[in-house]
Amino acid sequence: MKTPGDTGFAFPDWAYKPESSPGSRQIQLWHFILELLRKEEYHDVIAWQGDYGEFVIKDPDEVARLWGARKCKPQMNYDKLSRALRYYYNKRILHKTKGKRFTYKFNFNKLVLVNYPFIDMGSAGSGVPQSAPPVPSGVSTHFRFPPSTPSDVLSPSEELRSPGVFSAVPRRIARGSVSDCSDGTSTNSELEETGIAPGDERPADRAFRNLLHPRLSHDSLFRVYGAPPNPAGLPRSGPHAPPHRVHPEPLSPFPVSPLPGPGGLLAPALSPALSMTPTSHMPYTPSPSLSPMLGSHFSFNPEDMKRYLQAHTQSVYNYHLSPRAFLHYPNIVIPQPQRPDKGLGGPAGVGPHLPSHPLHHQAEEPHLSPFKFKLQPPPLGRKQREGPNSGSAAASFSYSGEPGSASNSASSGMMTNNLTPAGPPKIKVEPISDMESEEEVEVTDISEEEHEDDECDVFSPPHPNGGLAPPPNLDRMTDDDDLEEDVFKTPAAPTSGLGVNLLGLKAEPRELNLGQGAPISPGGTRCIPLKLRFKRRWSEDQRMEAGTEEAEDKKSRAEREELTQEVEPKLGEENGDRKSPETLAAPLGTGQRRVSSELQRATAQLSLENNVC
DNA sequence: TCCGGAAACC
DNA sequence: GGTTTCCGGA
Repeated sequence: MKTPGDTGFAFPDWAYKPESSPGSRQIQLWHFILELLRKEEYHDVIAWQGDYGEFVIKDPDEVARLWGARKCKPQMNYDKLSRALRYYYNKRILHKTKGKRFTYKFNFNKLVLVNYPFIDMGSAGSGVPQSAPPVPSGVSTHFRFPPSTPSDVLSPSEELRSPGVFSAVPRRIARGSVSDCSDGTSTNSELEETGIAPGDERPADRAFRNLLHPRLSHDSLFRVYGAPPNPAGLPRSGPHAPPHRVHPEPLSPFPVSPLPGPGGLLAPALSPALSMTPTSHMPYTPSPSLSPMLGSHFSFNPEDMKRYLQAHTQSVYNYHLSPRAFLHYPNIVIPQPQRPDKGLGGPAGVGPHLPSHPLHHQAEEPHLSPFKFKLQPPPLGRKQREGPNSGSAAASFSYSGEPGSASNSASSGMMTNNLTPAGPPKIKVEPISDMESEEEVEVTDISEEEHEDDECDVFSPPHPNGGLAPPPNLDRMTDDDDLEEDVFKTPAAPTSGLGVNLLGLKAEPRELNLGQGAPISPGGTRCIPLKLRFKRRWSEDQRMEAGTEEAEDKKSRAEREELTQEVEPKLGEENGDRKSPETLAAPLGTGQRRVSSELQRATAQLSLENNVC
């Protein structure tokens, strides 16, 4: 049986603490599960298994009994417990591993995000994620939290708003998870477990240590957090700590990448949850100007943060993370485009494309990076989802084969993305005027909304050719296939085409059937004229501002059609015969020719500049 | 075995 | 809000 370490999977200590349960003073089931999982004595009852974050309940009755004991619910049984677990489905904390009995899988990212303090922009007093999850080792290389003082460490995040969380208050936990209900809690603390008396540590050290998973090797820890702040306080690398699968990819949020690098293929057996390729560097970066947290609280290197965010964003996709995963980066903005000749990253869709400029540059040139993530709303409950295509909507978290599910297996999508001719769904990032609440963050699968632009490249999986993925069939999935399934089955990491994206130029193969008339990049990807893109951008903005997200979701298709109708004719006008670039300006009037000329020029320029699309 | 609605409970 | 309990359905 694998341990988290076996699978390269590890939750930080905080994840095991009932106190870290956001918004709840009582231990939550998933915490309890984690507790059991981390305790070797329960490995014959419940244990990590195979996939990243996946665990199997070997003895359902016993687990239920333990849970019942913990909650003083003698009548607890697996049926009830499993019901509770099922509630996590919608919360994206957990999902069922299809086909495997008693096997579930944690949504690592969800947990991570839930416990990320610095996402709480509104009240963030500190960006230091004392309760931060184990930042995937990949990120580690660049990203580290700078906890140095209690104030740095302590965060007003939701989880910290919970009493006792990571405070100097001794924590109750551990064995208490199976307490006899005498007091409903346990007196054993993690500190005690590790031989550290509660209160012995400086809060900062303790908090920092809490970030670390006990099974993380020092190496991993260093990679993740830079350097051991308190070696003495480092979690043990127990005898059961198997070698970590550490992804070599510096920016990968996960230790292992199931995805092929620019040239390799990975065994499908690898967890889809595991990270990304070096090619996928999210060109996102927090905007200091927009992020109170970053601007006033976050003190660490913005570059690191940016990388971290990139990696994390990738993880969101690669780990099928809930769209809400982005919620914690409400003000993320796409970094302004970089000159292709900056030497960072290879051709579009291939090499890493790390921003080479400091974060503040964006503040200086806000006009270039006004885009924010806009995540799609979380999937509706089954009830709401149920519709003509409900069948395919059920696969949200299914990594394993989900027969008949059009949107099935995000994982397989991810893993086979580079292998399959079918273009993976793209995820669009919509610019929104204001991000006040996480609910406003939305990532929409482009497969549903073909009209979007700016962001496409960001999420567009690299095409094997080095370009963007080929245009998927327009007869793509229906709206009912929406939500995270679509969104997160986008396997591939975002390409390095950020610069292009930011310029508003990107491959939008499916859009308007533009492909045939649009310039074709060396990679074979067609581009949409900048002007057109702007127009569509504008149209989209207008549309977005008009109604609520929900309303939009419902009307998305109709609107798309509408939008298409609106734009397409213009395309016809501007581009003339869209089927042939050569004929772009031919039959047009003066003004139209000018437009076409501009479009061509812009396209050509962009094509040359970015050599992407 | 799993799912998710519904209602109740704390 | 997070279960707990019950239950019908797949």
